[in-house]
Amino acid sequence: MKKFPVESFSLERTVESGQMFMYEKLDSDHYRIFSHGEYFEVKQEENVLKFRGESKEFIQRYFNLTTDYNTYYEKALDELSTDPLLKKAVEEYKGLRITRQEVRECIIGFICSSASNISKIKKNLKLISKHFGEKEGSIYKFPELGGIDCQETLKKCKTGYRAEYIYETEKRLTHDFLTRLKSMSYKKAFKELQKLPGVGPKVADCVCLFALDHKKAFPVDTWVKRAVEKHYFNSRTKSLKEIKEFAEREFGEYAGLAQQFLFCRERSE
DNA sequence: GTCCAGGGTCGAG
DNA sequence: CTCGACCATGGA
Repeated sequence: MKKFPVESFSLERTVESGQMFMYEKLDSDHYRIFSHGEYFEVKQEENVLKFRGESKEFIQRYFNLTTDYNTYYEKALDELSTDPLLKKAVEEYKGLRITRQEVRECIIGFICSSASNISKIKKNLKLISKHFGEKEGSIYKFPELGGIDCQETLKKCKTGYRAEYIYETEKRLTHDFLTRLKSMSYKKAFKELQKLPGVGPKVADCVCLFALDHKKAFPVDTWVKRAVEKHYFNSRTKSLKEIKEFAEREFGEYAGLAQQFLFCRERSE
């Protein structure tokens, strides 16, 4: 395996943080990750990341390990640590990064995520790859654009009521639409994504954060909602709008990262 | 059996 | 705009 040095990065914390679903654990700190219809292997040994199957540049981009992002990350952790709760979360999950996933795969993954759980989402995506994807040895790759073309087969992937959403969304995901999406501002992309069936504010924010590099995106799921209400609003119920406004105020351009730390911490309680 | 999980849609008020 | 019923599935 080839290798390169990494700083302030934990492969395990990042992969298993609930932001990505297409991976297999091969060993401790050793994963096979599916992205862009392909797959690669990564293994962390302290401050060294070993890899094979994709280029160093690809992997640095996927895990946001570029020098520019390293600077942003260190600064973000400093800033966020002025908040007592985030300070604890950062200490507990240091090295947790925001990934940069392929847009379509991210959309479909998070459509599967509605009212589900991580192990089931992983299972859904694995089944989708098995039924629609290309086989390479014993490994099934994620289907290419337009490849998910049968609603009945989607139900065999245990996606339930989400089968129709995935099927209809896939039809609208053209190469042109995906390209335009990448050039939009956060607000525009957030709105545009919600026109897709099965995509509401939470899924749209996940795609903005985990695929489109919009650092201000603040996905609010049951865990994050619970965490924010408990720690910042004395356990009083708040609307989605109020929670997002709070995040913008409190965390600003680091909101996305803050959200991921909050999510992981709350879920481990 | 009941409740909940990285929610969204639809209709009613 | 906010609220609740409903959606399919699996694990606790």
